[in-house]
Amino acid sequence: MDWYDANRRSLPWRKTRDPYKIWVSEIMLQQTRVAAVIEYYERFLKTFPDITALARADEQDVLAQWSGLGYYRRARMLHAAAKQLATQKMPRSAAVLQELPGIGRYTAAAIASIAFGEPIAVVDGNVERVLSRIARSGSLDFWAATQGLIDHDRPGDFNQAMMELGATVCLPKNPLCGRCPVKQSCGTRGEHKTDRPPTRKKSTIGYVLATNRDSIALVQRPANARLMPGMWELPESKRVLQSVPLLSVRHSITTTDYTINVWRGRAPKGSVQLKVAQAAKLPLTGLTRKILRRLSLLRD
DNA sequence: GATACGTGGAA
DNA sequence: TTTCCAAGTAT
Repeated sequence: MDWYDANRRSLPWRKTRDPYKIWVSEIMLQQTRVAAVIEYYERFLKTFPDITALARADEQDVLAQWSGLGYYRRARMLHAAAKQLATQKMPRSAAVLQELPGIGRYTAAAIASIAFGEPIAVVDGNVERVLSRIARSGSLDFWAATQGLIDHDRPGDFNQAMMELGATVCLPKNPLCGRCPVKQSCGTRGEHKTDRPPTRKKSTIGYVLATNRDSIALVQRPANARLMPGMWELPESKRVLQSVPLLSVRHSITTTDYTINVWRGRAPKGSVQLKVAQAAKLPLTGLTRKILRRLSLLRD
């Protein structure tokens, strides 16, 4: 705790104890880097400052705020949970929080401890790595272990301290053991073996850029699409339209590394012609946002 | 218990 | 250029 008090990073969600804001931060931080979250966090809360504002928003507008952050199911579930809570108060215990969509064991414990002071420990990737190294054990009940260590006076800070240690010192690859406050207790001095992530498939796809003055043709992904349902993107092109693409970019989406060629062409059937300024307000996929940015059709 | 879900940036 | 992710959850 002393180490945390002296070394904690200043982060936007550490300036508040508003349960809603803590909740939003925890959802955004799931499998997502702090650096990527900060900007989205600030903008999201400006647009949806409280649960009521989020609950009455259209899903498309919620997704638009999330556009580019990834794992869009998180935004849908956050929105769904906000609607559920519109008529009741925010649950104050991890057990009840976990009943809400998008809130699992980790997030429930994080919100309950940080916002409400419940003495319940979290286990995330950081905590697992820290405990694994200290214990030099592959078979450890992380939840029981960290629950046994928790600071009952400051459970939220304790949880954040464990994660902060993993995120800034007990790094996956080159841990900074010299800076570690518990190196005397550590059984491994930072050794750690991780499973190699599965090799990703490679695929090449084409998109059509059909612009007309200040408008552009986009399509909305089907509501039942497995990947990014309801989000907007450029129309796909089934074949090569010119000898050289207007733009070629690489982009990875979960399990596939894509090479994307963008061809200038006519708006296909089923596409919608939209002013670029309007398109910018839609929930575009990250890839589409990237392409339009590269082509200077969007700012950022 | 696997697997799918997105993305941009560091190494 | 390629690898490896990052404060998990739902199915």
